[in-house]
Amino acid sequence: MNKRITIKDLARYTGFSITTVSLVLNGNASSIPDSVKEKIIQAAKDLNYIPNLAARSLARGNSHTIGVIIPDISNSFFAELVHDLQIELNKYEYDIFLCNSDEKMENDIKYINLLSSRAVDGMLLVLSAESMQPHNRELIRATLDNIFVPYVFIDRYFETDAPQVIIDNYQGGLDVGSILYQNGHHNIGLITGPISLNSSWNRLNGIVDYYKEKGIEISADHIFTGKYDYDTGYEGASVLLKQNITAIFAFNDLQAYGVLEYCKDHGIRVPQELSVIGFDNLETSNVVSPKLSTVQQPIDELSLTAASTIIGMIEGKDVKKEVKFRGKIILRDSVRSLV
Amino acid sequence: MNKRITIKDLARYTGFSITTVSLVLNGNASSIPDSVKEKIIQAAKDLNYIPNLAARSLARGNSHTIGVIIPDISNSFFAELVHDLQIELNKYEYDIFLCNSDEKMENDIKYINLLSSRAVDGMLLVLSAESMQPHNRELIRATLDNIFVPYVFIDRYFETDAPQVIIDNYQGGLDVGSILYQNGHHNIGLITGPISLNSSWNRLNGIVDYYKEKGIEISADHIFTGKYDYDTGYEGASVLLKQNITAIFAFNDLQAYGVLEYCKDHGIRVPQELSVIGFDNLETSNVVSPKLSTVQQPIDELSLTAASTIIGMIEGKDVKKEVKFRGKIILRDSVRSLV
DNA sequence: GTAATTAAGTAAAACGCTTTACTAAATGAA
DNA sequence: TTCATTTAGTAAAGCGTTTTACTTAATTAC
Repeated sequence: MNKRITIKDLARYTGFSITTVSLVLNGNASSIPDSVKEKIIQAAKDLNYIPNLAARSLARGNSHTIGVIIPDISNSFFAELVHDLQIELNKYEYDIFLCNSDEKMENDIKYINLLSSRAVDGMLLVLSAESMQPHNRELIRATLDNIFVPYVFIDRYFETDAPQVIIDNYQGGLDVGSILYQNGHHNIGLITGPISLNSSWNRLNGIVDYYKEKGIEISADHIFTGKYDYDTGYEGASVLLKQNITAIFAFNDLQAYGVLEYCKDHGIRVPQELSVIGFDNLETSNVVSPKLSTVQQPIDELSLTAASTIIGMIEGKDVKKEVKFRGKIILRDSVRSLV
Repeated sequence: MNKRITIKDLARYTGFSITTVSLVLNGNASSIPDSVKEKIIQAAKDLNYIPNLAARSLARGNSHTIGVIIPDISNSFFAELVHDLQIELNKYEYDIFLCNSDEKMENDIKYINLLSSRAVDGMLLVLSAESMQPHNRELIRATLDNIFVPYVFIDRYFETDAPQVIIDNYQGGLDVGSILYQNGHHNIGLITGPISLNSSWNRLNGIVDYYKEKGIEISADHIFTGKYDYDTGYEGASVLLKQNITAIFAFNDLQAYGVLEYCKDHGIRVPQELSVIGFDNLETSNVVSPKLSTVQQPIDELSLTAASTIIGMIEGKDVKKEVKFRGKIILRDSVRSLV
């Protein structure tokens, strides 16, 4: 079986030194005549030379790789995010090393260290809900303090000195409030995500504040704390529908699907008897029945900004400490007007 | 700013040699007394030592990393697959380097080389439809011939000497045929995926053969060639519904969603006027309306087998050249019986 | 008491690449 | 002709780790 071709083989084959070969292949060969360059480049092609990136990384002290930690790749919001991030980072000639924490703090820590071990040049972080709980934050911060690599938080806010590229969730809460209120829904139920997540907390405050300003207090028994997944959506519906409400705001689409399902199972017609609005605008939200009204997160803008921010940091530029995007309300069929 | 701690720092700090430190940290320190071991391990903790994996990879000639190439991470089938693969490979202490080809052959080639460059210990491949087209196969094979790393194909068959871990798509076609036929659907339409994909080709042959055996020829104008995406599902429905059919078999769920959408837009009731069956059993197929009947691919078994196969190859064991799994028919509400 | 064995630890090469500082020859300037 | 400059290239150190072969000191065997 053949072995892999190294720069040494190329040197031997062409008769030039290792230095010359390296210089030519990296394009820094100002003092090497074209005839030599051509020979070396041709040889590299002929022998199918593929550089060893570990060696390069060791020699150069960088890896042209960005580590990305997300909570759950099977959640299509994150899948989409990763997809877009890859496209953006590729433009800067960076690759992604992807890690999936499965919403476990233990994995967040493991992967932060792993990425550091792999000498990634930067990290993009969407930490697990667990990691964001007040009593865990210090541990995460300590872990981060030990890695000498720049990082940026995306989508989920985590208080540190590092930059944050996020959605303005408070505004999102206000916006949903405005839609629901103006359609005459004065008694509403909320299915939040984990309250340790800034996104959840801010959406909650947004909508509560909106109603408060209209003179309506949303009481605690109209609020169900979910986990941003299908099952807690279903469960939330079962709990909230014991109250006298005309609409449910699920803090993400997955939970909204759970609500729709509960309604189907119990003969409650949406939107005739209950209006439902979600958050995220997953691709399939256009296909569920009824089509789900929701808030679209500008994943493309998030990705674009996150990519340019981390690259900026790597290149030693000054970057914005916080960039917020406003979600866009998408009205479909799951909310009806009572007025 | 602090620099990263290396094994050298640890040696200086503890007063032992680099060799000793390395030996202790790797657990091969048979001749080192426990007192020394403890000191070194404590020092590593105190100084927060994180090994440089590029250096290790260079020295050891491996990376404990498996490269995974998939066509589209935003397709939830692949997202799920990646998720499960990660869990399985972690059990063997391997990490994943994930690449997303976006269904482009150009990217398949680029990433195969990139992964080789990164000295992954093995690759798991789901190549793009483009790469599988007859006139492109040689190019892919040539690329693969140049990397000295074992690889395994998952989910999409590609003819080489390498092992394949796939779904028995022919059987899947037969199974769907049997369901549809036995429910009295004698005039059916098919929305396939790209015919260059073995999955598509075999599902097609399976169902065609089933009907043929029952004495029914599925004619060409009852077959629409899609691209395994939502849009071609929608388009396929618009074309096929000009024929006199009572059921559509969409070769994946995404396309089935497109069909459902078309029906909604045109007032065609499913399943009363048209039965629809998909393939994949995406998580959301339980939420669309009506709930979609489909064929579940055993992603967990695929992942398990793919992981053990590639690890087996890395360890120099003999592995099975082909493992096929049978999909499981999931009957929900989108198919009705005419008998 | 001496040779053989074991314990405790280390020096140094190697992995493949980059990069700095250098040399030697050729060319140009005066 | 002589010195300065440019051209064409190379030697060698270094990146952080692993690992083999080795040394020295302590212990055991007889």
